[in-house]
Amino acid sequence: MSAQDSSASAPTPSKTPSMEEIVSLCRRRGFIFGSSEIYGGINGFWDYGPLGAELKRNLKSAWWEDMVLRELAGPDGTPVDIVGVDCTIIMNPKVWVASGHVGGFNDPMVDCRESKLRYRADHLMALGAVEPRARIQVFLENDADSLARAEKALLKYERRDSLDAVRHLVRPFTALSAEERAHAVGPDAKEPGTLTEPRQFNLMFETFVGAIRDEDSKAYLRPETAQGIFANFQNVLDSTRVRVPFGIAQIGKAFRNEVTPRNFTFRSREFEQAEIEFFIHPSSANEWYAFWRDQRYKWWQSIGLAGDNLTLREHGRDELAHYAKEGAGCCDVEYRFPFTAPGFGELEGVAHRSDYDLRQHAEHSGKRDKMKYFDQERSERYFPHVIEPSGGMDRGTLALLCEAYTPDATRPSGVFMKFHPRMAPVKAGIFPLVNKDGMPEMAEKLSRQLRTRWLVEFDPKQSIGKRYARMDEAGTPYCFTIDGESLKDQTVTVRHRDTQAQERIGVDRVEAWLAERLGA
RNA sequence: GCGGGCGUAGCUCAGUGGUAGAGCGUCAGCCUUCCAAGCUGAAUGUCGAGGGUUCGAGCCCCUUCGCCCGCUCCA
Repeated sequence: MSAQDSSASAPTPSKTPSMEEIVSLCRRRGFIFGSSEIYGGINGFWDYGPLGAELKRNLKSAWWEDMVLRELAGPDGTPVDIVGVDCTIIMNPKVWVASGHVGGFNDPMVDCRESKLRYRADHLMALGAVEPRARIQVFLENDADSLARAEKALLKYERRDSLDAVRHLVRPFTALSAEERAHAVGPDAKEPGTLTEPRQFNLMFETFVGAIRDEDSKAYLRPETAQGIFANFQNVLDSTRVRVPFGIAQIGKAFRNEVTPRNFTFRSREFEQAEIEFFIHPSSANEWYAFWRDQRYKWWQSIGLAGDNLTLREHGRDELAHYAKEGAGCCDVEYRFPFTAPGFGELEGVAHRSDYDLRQHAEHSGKRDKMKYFDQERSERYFPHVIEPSGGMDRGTLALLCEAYTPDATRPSGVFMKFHPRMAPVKAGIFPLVNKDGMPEMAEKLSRQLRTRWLVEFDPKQSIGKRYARMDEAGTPYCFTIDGESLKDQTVTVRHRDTQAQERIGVDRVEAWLAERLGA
């Protein structure tokens, strides 16, 4: 790449962009619209416009190319084997029983009428005697302060010497009867009986398969793409020549009936995941976990999230999912969005899922040990463990938009979108400097040539400055302009988005010049 | 669900009871041999919806819908 492409030479942003400005540009330029807007919209659903659709497509294509198609060197240098699948959104509902989503992917919530706070019912513990009308203090699990407050409060209602006896009378809040709840005092309340009964918030969307709408026909929209991969584990083994260690990749929509969608497309109810389930021998979990953690972090950097706004965070033991408690670990690749700053929001999780899912499906499907993998080299039959890098493509797209948004008071548009060239929706603008004297004809010819490979924009109208400004807001990295000289010597000027600098190259070199910079 | 905020042009917003506006964008024409996003002109609104008060409502009242923020959840 030439010096003009270097981000180091770009002007310093004049201020920190707000999310409102980014949302506004997304709408104005056609990156992202609210879904069903003409009917007032629908909370938690978003549409991609012409530029947004290209941006997201570039992100997904890059992922598929880099993970599935291109050679990737594993921890020991040998190529990593990954194949793709594309599974349905609606599956046999038993899948979600096996995965634990029907039983566990819903969180009963408890509201406190006094403190106005909301708690997850399964995070609340009750302290107090199992006696009718006994005072019960509710506290937060694994929270020493909350427990201490509960004990102190309970002392006022119990004889001092009985606290020791009461102390181990700790029960989950969900075990309390309605009558007991009436005597329970919330973690941040003073009056008893202000906690509501636990209410279910099932995060899975339900639907009905077939014309009859009854319990037997109930099905779910998948809350994660992973289960389609696990359910096809044997099919892939039987129909391809992959052997452990190998991965199965999938990009697809997933649905979660979030309690509160928030922050633009960050928490949407319908979203797209790019997941790899990478199957390994249990003894190599640490090595592969570290490999994928580092690999995925580097990948996000490679598509333009290279600065301080990207970080890698290892999870603490206490925040691990049920299936990952005993594993090699779990971490998130996180991005500092304007709405999370100075904190970060998750783009991708890399988790050691152990053999949890395969075991669950072996059990629930009745396939049992037949689902085990036979390892020729080891002469061993086992359930492979899984390392799962699972990224959000909508979140990734949003991160690309936030990272690209660069205010620049010195240029007419006032802002430009500094996308990595590989991600940029429009790769090049092709302009006749003036819309006459043979220039439009030459520009159009060049445009036709480039269009066979990339999305480029031919624009002969209005002043050249206006056209550059428009391309700045679309994030188009290069503009080729045909001027009077072009007709004489067959050269064109290249205008670089990030620096506004220009250089001159032969028109016959443009395609190769672009290919080199777009990595394609 | 609870609490708070907000709904006026594609975007950002002004308009506190008396004929719906501005800037930007979009489009057309002009100009233009590299930042001219300059010049001229044009299109664009059931003022979220319904009801009420009033001679008169974008503005006041009620209802409703939607969006945003917080609690909770999460790729």
